[in-house]
Amino acid sequence: MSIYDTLNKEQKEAVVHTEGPLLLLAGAGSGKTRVLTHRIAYLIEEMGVNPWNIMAITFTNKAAQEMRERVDNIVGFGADQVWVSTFHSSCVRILRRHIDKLGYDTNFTIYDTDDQKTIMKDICKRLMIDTKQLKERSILTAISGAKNELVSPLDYELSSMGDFQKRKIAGVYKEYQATLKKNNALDFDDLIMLTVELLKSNPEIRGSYQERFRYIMVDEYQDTNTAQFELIRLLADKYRNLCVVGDDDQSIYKFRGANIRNILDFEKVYPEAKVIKLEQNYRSTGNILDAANRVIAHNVGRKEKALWTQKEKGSRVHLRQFENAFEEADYISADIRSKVREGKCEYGDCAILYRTNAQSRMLEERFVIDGIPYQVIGGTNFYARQEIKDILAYLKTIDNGRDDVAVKRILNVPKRGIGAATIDKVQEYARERDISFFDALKEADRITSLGRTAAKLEPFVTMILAFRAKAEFYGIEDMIKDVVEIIGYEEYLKGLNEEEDKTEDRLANIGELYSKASAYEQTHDEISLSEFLEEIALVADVDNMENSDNRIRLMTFHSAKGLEFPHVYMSGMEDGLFPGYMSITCGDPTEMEEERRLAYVGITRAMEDLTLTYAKARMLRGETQYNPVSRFVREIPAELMDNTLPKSRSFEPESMGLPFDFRPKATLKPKVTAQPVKPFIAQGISSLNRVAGISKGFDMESDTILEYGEGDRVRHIKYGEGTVLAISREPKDYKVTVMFDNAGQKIMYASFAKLKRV
DNA sequence: GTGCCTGCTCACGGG
DNA sequence: GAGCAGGCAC
Repeated sequence: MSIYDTLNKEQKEAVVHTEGPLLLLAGAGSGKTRVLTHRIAYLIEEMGVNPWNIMAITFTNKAAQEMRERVDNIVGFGADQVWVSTFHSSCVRILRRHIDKLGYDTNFTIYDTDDQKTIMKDICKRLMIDTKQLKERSILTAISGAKNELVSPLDYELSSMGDFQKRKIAGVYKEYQATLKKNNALDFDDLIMLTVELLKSNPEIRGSYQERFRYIMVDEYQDTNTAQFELIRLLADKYRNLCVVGDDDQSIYKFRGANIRNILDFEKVYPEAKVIKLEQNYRSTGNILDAANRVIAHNVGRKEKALWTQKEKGSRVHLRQFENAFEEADYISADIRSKVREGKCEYGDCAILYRTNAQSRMLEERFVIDGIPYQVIGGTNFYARQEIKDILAYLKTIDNGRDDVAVKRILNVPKRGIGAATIDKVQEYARERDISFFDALKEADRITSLGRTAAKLEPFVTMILAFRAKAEFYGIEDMIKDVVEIIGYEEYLKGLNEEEDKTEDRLANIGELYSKASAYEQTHDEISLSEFLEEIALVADVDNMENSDNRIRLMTFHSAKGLEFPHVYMSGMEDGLFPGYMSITCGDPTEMEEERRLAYVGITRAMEDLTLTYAKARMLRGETQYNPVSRFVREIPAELMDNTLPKSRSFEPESMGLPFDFRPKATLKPKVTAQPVKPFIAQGISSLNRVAGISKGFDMESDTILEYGEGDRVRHIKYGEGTVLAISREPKDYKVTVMFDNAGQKIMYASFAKLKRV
């Protein structure tokens, strides 16, 4: 029996249809990843295709990793030669080799949303744009939109004739792009757009990649934007062996440029395309699948399909109403606990989904109090945290002095008495001479306007140059530790006078960064600072989700796409929250359809058990709102649910006489505030519980044993010798108080203080 | 140049 | 409710 015998008829058909374009419409849970991996195996083993000639593109690193593993498992020899990668990292790989053709340096840096905003502020100031009228954010959205549609600054300008607002944006776009280039930096959208530009303008390079990628597969095709589509089209143009897999019903990324037409019109672009539908769902029980089908049926303009399952009906969809979000969280926590107690499931089998990241907080607080292990996916990306960005800015400066944003970020962090005025003067000098900000700093003594302040800049420059010299022979983890040590970053953080919890969090994050660096070093044969920084820039939140540990997952509906869980809770099912207020009021029916697809994604994550919860009253942006139950809940037929909806629209705002509960806020949340939750919250909501902070080699589970005790003499790399006064066990680390002979008393964390007993 | 206070705006999703 | 720009005192 071959591995292909486990596939159903349609799956098999898709696997063996290797030549020419193929559109695989794969409904939720229909085994598309299996088809893709088996197809790769088939190409290599049955068709004799060189693995080198196969490319598989996904959206997240996690998906790429999973695909890689599964291919490795079923393909014997050569699987590692298959190019399995995300859109963004594929482009980075191509650009690192050829971007010099476009006038950039091959060691370019990648700007995240924060960096973009910094640059944009600067440009608006320079171009005297009134940001009250035209917000930075909306300019960036416009630029991103243009790039996703492959519209260059020049094209944008040409199309803006007669539109005052648009012309303004065109000017900013031009300047923005020039600034990025000057800084040798690319934003996320550039990665795709510039790769397309490169392939279009260089027939030779295009030809070589076309020749290499003879078989191309694209996952989550419904989420591609115009630029990504064009990229794929260019690469596949010669052999046209392009297999795209997607589900138009799961297209939920319009806001970042996804063009649903890419999948709906695939057959127009490739008239010879074969279309195969995968409609058998292997994931969910009957009632859940029915509910999903009934909800999505309210959308028009979709490719008709009907998911079916051989599984039994299973339990009905649970529907629960609550007075407010506290009770909602209460219930979810209690429900999961009782299921676990009864042996129906484990924590790791449960996921709680919500529309907005802010909703996680109440759930987190509940879990902390109840002592339940959980993990939040998403929210603020680990690498976007202030302390991490500070340290990374040092690394970027060491690696690529042309990144002005990074240099300016750290010039006065920790405080060196260098302020905005100085930065402006140096910037002006740099602009006059068309040199980088860092190069201008090097010549600080020649910037006459600076006067005495020039002397403050010199030690900074010297320090960076010294780091650069060390970078030659330092590992990455060592480099980071050295930077943190030399700039006195821990002391700086502690001196910020933030809440203690926050400081601890930040310190723990720094520790986590050490672990990430160390992990990078262990998984790569050749280590380079540039590559480390690049990998970091492309990390998404879901990438860090570990499947193995037994914790409840909390995430947005968006993050949940592609995942599955035996027990799923969809919380906050209220009109105004989900579907969001914007999609209800804006009057664009396609917005509502996108929300509905999101609901469909949510429902189809559930394997055996789905619970929908909603609250009559909910605090939103500091204001209590009374929203009706979500229309998506109403779209599920009553017989599929275990509870009936309220018949009247009794708690919709307009029909409400006196709201049922006008107790003051404080009494609305007695359970949480009345308990001594502080110490729990301190550790529970710390970033260590968030996905980015999954600690490896930095947690107490491994039970580090300190080589010193109270009263012992120890040595610290910077403070010299001292006596240990006290050691206290913290959730994440030991806190050690030491009286140093020369430096006085210090409180430090054992894992980074690296004290040695003497 | 720094730190603190205030008042304002912005509130969806993410590589 | 939170984060940030701007104003003010030191």
